[in-house]
Amino acid sequence: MFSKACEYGIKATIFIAVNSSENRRVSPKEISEEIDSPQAFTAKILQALVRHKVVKSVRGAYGGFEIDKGKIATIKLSQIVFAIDGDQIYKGCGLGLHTCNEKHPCPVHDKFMVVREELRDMLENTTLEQLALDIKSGVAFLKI
Amino acid sequence: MFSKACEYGIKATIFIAVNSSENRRVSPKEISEEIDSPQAFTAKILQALVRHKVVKSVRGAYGGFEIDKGKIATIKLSQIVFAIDGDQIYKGCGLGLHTCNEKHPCPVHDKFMVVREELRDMLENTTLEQLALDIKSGVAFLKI
DNA sequence: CATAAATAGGATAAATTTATCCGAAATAAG
DNA sequence: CTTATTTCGGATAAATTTATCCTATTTATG
Ligand code: FES
Ligand code: FES
Repeated sequence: MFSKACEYGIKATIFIAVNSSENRRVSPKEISEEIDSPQAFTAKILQALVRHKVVKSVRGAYGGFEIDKGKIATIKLSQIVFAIDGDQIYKGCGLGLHTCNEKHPCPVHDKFMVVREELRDMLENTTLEQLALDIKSGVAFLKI
Repeated sequence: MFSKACEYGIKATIFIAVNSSENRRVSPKEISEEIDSPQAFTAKILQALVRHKVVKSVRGAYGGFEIDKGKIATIKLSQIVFAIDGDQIYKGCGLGLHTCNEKHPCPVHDKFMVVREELRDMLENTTLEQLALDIKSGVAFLKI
């Protein structure tokens, strides 16, 4: 469904949120250990998230990645996915036609739209805060 | 969402169904032209569909691909997807945890399950016949 | 200012997916 | 039986995604 890069990006962002809520910056090393992902690759994905202003990076000694506490409740899962995988997952045709078009639909268009809208709805109505809370309370996990 | 191979496989199967319903066998060349896909790659995907008994192949002169007329109404979209992409799309964790597990869920598990079930439901309740009819009646298209 | 610690980013490699090529095997028809 | 036609399947190549490595740049601190 999502690319590996996107999976890592989502988990990394959640982990950063959990730590930022407790005023701790985290490094790519710490992140990749906690979410069980390749470190250098994860660092690259974090760069993309920084460029898209989903997370903030602080360079130099005592630096690391963080998210403004106040922003955690406003960041939606959709923003993370969009920063990494783009919007093809919402907008693309399920059978790969050049564009998904009501007027020139592929055979699965109507049925596919329902699923895609459900996904879009889910991504746009899930906040980083909700996800981070489940990690903090120990009801959800980021690895294994 | 689906791999290229799966997209080609679905469109190819629909095209074969349309033609089989009119007692015509079709070749990979004809198929790839009608669904706008690379010929040799499409042929490989057709082999997989034959192995999984979704379509039938007839070798030699006047051969080609076909689907038993009576079977067209019984083949579900899920069978095609499963033959090519496997069941990861139903069963895999949305964030790439080793297994999707109610007892050890990732942070998006509950919400992701809803979308995934919607997709499974869609794939298992869409028959090849429905898809082929939309092509025959000209309300849906296999390319562009 | 010097130093150590940390992210940024370019170059490169490995793995996977997508795509091509070609000879082998099968089959209908003459 | 021979020939033409057609799928099968292995080998290979190209493209994309995933992953690693190394140097440059930034920044806090002494
Ligand atoms: S045209 Fe294929 S999903 Fe809309
Ligand atoms: S554990 Fe991640 S989707 Fe179920």
